[in-house]
Amino acid sequence: MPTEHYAPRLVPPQRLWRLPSWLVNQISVLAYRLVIDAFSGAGFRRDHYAVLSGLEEYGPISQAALCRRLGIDRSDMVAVLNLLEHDGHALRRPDPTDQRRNAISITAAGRRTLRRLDGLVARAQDELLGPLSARERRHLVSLLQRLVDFHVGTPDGAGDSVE
Amino acid sequence: MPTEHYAPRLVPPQRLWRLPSWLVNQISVLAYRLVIDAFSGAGFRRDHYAVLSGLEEYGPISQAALCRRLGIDRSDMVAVLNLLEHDGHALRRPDPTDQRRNAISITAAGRRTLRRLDGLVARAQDELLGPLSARERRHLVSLLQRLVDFHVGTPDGAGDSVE
DNA sequence: CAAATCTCAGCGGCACTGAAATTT
DNA sequence: CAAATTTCAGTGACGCTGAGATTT
Repeated sequence: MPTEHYAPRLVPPQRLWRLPSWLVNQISVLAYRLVIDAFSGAGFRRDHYAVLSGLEEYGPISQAALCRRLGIDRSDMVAVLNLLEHDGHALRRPDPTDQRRNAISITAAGRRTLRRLDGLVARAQDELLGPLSARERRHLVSLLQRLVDFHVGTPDGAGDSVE
Repeated sequence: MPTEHYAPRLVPPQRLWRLPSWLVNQISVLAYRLVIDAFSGAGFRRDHYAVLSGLEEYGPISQAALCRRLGIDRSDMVAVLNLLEHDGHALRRPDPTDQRRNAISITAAGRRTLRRLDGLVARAQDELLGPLSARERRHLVSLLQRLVDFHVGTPDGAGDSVE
């Protein structure tokens, strides 16, 4: 027999409520759910979108270079590209200038898919940022960018023809 | 034969760089690494810290209520409490007023551990927020809190003696 | 009976490690 | 030879689902 019939407003512990890492993780899970839901109908995942984005922007590029730019592990990249290649969204060819590398490129079908996913992503962002004004959204994005920029830093110099 | 010997500044794709959900996820991973590293030496995980925080703040409480406040799944909570109970950091007793529930409470050892973890967490936050001023940190936290608050909303009324 | 609670088994996405094979 | 690239096998934390047993 509940003693509270009115919405009790479930408050998280003060310790966590003040904790940037906890807050960021909560939002990350929320964003994860929104984007996953948006993509699931189309049969894609977040890494697929990230990789297609990278391929369109950078043109032919090696897997390792893509990994560095996207912050995706080399091992996961293999699996993602297997799928994208199998579905005809990406192309994997040996790099003529360096036999160790693959030259990955996006296909026309990949570009079409990317555009479709763009719309789904945009709607998810809007849901995520719900209560924030346009100005606050810009501010938030800018703060997050500074943090990412600071931490990613300059991991390594590794540039080449397919870089 | 690399053509760039100077730090190339690895830029993520514009699409992702402007995307709040992507940025948040990147920071979340950074925070994850920092906190995991901080805790690993002590043999704890993030949920352990969250649960101990909740137990100290709310006193004896049921598992389901704790789950609601912390945003942890009921299934994971079982496993975490098994560990905490085994290590003497938490106590699991049947709730006399409702036989379905467990009344979970923190022990003296749990409080000591919590204090120790507080210090580790604080250092990790500082590393995470590195480049931001105190004012910017407050602003960021406030924006994140608004988002969490908005999305968690008021999931359910479920209050009782152990709530 | 419906609803809530606790527990267990299991799944899928995700970040990551280690090692092998090849090439530079 | 050291270093980089691709690939594969496997690990662990994490968020979540479904179902069963019990109690309200």
